Amino acid sequence: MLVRIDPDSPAPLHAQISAAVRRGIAVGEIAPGERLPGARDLAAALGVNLHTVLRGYQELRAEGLVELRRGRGAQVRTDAAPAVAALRQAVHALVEEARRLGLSATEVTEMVREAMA
Amino acid sequence: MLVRIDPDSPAPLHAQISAAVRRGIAVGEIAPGERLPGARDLAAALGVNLHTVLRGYQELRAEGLVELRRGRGAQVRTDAAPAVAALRQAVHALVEEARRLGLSATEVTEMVREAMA
DNA sequence: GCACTTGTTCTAGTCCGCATAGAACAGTTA
DNA sequence: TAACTGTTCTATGCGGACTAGAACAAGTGC
Repeated sequence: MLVRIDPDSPAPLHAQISAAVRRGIAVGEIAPGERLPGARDLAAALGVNLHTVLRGYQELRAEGLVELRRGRGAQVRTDAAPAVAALRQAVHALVEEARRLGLSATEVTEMVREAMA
Repeated sequence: MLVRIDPDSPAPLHAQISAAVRRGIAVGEIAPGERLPGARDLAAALGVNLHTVLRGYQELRAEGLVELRRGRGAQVRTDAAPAVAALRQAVHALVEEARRLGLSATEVTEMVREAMA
């Protein structure tokens, strides 16, 4: 499991951390039931504060993706289903609409690239 | 033209204002060439500061949706086609969801590229 | 030309969320 | 029991959001 953050990003660090784990679950990098790195370890590895990591973990718990328990750490819930399918569906709808407007593939991908920047 | 904002929303007020106008253009509530309410008027109507409204307007100008000119006010660009604005909004929603999932820009654009092929 | 409107720019202040920091606490595991 | 791990608490510094007031400049309409 790999968590990377960008200190220069406008997105809060805790959000980046939860997003990284969320993505890991979504794409299957992190299996249901798997244990996440300890908050203190991850904080040290990322060079951020313990509380920042814990906040990210708590966001994931609020979403029902992980369980947090003292002494045991953070564990991915077994019923945490990947959410990528929904995103893929949204992409499909977007592409259809773009086609209807006669936009080229490069124009659409450029729009996405700009929006992601 | 109707702009509504929610002071309790975590979204910044200027973002809410630009989003409302963006949506108005997308759904055809605001026609191309139409003049937006004056920043001072809208600020008074919404109970926010002039600078907050202007910041929202400037975001729209950065996206190429409106033109701002002293003395003339804010005007929806004639080439700001509602359909394209709608697509832009769809892209925006998609990107936000992708961000929530922690997907990278390349991962998303790759998904779109595949879907367009 | 002149008054008025409207966006632009500048400075300044308050408020709140983000992140950091340290410490003590309470379950869990070996 | 000892080590580990999340939980809770207090405190501090920083930066963005928002407000506020003022002066300025370009356009409009009489």
